Amino acid sequence: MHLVPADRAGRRTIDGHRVCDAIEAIGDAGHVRAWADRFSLLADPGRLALLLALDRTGPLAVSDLAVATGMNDPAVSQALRLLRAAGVVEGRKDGRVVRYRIVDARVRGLLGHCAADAG
Amino acid sequence: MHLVPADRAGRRTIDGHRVCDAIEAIGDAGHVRAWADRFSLLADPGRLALLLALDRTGPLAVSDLAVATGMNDPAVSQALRLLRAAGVVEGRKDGRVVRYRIVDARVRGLLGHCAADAG
DNA sequence: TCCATACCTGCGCAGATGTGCAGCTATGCA
DNA sequence: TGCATAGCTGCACATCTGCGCAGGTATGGA
Repeated sequence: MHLVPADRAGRRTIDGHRVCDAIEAIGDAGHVRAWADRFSLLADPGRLALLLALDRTGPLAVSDLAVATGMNDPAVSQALRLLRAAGVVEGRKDGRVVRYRIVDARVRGLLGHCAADAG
Repeated sequence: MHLVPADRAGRRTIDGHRVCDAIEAIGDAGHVRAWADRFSLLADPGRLALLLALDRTGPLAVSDLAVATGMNDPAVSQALRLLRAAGVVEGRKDGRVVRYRIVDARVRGLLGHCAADAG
């Protein structure tokens, strides 16, 4: 298997066959970047707190999220905008209240790891 | 249950009872921060590629990781230093070669989500 | 009509972070 | 002893990102 791209084929390797295994394990670069972006969304304590609250409590209004997390309204709004743009959460308008919920199954799976570790 | 801290108790809420549920779901602030830091380590495409390679291929030398990921040696070394400081990977010296492997079970669990999604 | 509330946006700043380059140390082999 | 290789480190740079403040829009009630 010649999995090593041409631009790196000339380099020395220690365990040549393992390099091919590693390249196969890494997979498509776009796939890696997509997951890195996903992790990046969870890498902020504020956003992570918001998502943990939404994951276990269900649809929540922006003001309530602000009180629950101790953040101020603009910070929550900003965080939710990012998450909404990434397709992680979705907001439903009900009068002048907007309630958010998580719509991304993969993110929900990751949040499960945190919650399970809480004990 | 009066789970709302005193400094936020005066704020208006939309669904008061849900705020308490949310606070309970979020849990300890240190716990949230710890997980955010963990996610932060996986939020870089370079580090994520390294970890995916190590997770499925086993102990790998720095040079081989550099070839497999397309990064240059200092970048790989820097990334591994971060991961080692966080207790995620561990390096074993064998002659002048250092082979790294993953030693953090929680990170390994998260990597499983990426790998499972690869198909 | 007027006002309070719920949410959103833009701007500016401080802090953190990834990157490339040059150079250093240590190991193994001839 | 001399040299090439494996790996590590320090510095300087550009970039990004979260945060707070001020202000804007829209909904609902008096």
